[in-house]
Amino acid sequence: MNETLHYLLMVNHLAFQKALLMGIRDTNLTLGQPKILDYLRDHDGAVQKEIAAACYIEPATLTSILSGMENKNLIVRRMQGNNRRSLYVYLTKQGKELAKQVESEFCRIEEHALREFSDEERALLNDFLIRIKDSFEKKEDL
Amino acid sequence: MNETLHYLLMVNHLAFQKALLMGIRDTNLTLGQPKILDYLRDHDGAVQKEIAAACYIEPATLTSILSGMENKNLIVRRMQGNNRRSLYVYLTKQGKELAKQVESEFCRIEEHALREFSDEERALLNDFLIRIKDSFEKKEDL
DNA sequence: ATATAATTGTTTGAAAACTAACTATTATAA
DNA sequence: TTATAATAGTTAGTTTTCAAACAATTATAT
Repeated sequence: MNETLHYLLMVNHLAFQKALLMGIRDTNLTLGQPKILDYLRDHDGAVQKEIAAACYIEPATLTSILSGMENKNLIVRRMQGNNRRSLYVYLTKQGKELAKQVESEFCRIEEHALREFSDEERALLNDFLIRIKDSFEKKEDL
Repeated sequence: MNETLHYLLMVNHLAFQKALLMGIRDTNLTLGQPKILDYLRDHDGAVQKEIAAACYIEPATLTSILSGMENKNLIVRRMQGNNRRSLYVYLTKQGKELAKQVESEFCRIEEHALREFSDEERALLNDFLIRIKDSFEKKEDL
């Protein structure tokens, strides 16, 4: 059981997340916020539905995380164009600064985790993880 | 960002977990319970501290999950021997049945996720993930 | 032997996560 | 055109999660 795929994925994901939260404790970001910042850094102006899907959380969960972030002035939600159903989410100046800090911490931890991997091994690992991800996405028989 | 290690670990972990919950919906198990059952299946009689560490959750979190499981008669907590500080956790008969069901669902999903991996690739993937896990555990510089 | 430390689990209060039910908007079909 | 579907986000209620503070027990040190 300590060597099953699901266990190793869980352990590594949670260890990664824990390390991140340690590394950005000074920012006062709460549990759910860093991943949103990280996503918005590359997708500023995304719609909530898209953010929720990319971060693998439910829209209802995102609603509450974004409310917290809006109160801290990290993001703004705007209606836009003739679409009065979707809300477009933008980083504020403060949000962008924190997003940068989060990213650099993500990089630092990632480098630490992979420091003994060769370039070839890194590429292979990446390929493996993407193949697993793909297998979950086409879920005919799942 | 869609190909960083942390993102791929997160995505795969959450996709795995989501697939599991789909597969065992009929059991009425809540979010936090399957992993505890899965652990106890191999470690019946474990102490709470040990369970929390293995499942990568805080003792306080475990307290609340176990209370729910105790109410459903899936586990019992017992003091034992001359140690009046620790609580030993045992699966009930019902708990054991559900644990079995959870395990077989875990296996099914795992096989699905890895169905296009050769034996050699599986071994390599396992090795990679264990090395990453180890790198988090020795956190001199982290 | 007594005081101090460390260990184990719980409580409290907050954020995050889910599902199900809801409102409002937009698209499709009859 | 009007009725029905689907879409986007929110609310309500429960569980999960964490951190910090707590009680009880056990170990260590003086």
